[in-house]
Amino acid sequence: MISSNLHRNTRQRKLILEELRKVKTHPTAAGLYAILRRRMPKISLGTVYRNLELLNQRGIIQKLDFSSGEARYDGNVEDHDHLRCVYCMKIDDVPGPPIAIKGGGKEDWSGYKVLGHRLEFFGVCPRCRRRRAD
Amino acid sequence: MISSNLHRNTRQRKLILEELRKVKTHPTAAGLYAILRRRMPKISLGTVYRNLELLNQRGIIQKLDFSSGEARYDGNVEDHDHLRCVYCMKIDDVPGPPIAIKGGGKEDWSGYKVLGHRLEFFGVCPRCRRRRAD
DNA sequence: CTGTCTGCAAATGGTTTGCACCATA
DNA sequence: TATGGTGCAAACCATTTGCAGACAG
Repeated sequence: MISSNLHRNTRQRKLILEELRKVKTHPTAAGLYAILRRRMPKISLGTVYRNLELLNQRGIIQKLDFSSGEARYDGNVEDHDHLRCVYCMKIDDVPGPPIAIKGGGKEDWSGYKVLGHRLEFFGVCPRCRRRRAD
Repeated sequence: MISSNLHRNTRQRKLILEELRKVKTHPTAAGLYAILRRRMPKISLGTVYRNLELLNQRGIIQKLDFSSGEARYDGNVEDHDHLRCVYCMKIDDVPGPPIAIKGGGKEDWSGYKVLGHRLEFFGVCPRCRRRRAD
């Protein structure tokens, strides 16, 4: 469902949100584009980027842009942490509730007004562990 | 000091490490390049990138590549957290010891072998707070 | 000497943008 | 029917890379 504060509810925008919510793979813009073209062959990559950006700014989806390379997008906006495989770059959700970071009771932030944090775990996914027999 | 496991100790490499350790601003590659050119006008940006990558891989410096945009580099490899200003993109160190993330006693990592994590705080720096009078 | 490194410039690749047409509200 | 959105392609910009000559060990 798209909230009413979106100016227009285009076919493209609805489809982008629908497909992003359907997958659990935290796709890149290009990856989602490939999926979308199966149902709407003429959709453009520019439109995908424009809508992902807009949906992200409205808090309807989540852009995962830590670490370099391609940004990834998550249709699940609930607070949860991510695990990235350092070999295949796959991103999975950390199961269970998010790790609480309350600043550890820290008072001194050098005058910053702290708005939030980003936490990402990295490691080796099951598939890459098996393949590398480590 | 450059450790001996570096294949060659070029003037460029020594200068890059020296200047990066001198500044406390977590510069981008282009920012560091501008500083370096004051002392070595013919140094190339490609050389800066190549050396920053090499020094990072050997753990001699730290590449801060969370969040999109330009990567930033830190000559201080001690474990410490960072604070990013969402307005001016400046990065500062979080004063004091790093926030401990032990996984919160979590056992279930979906089969991942967890190697580490990255934690970044974001907020508004003193200068931007003043300028925006928030 | 010799194999690594440099400067230069061109290539790369993800993302953004200008524009004319389209379609939603 | 007014405007925001779309498709297309070109532009952008941080980073990488190929190459011929330079230089550290």
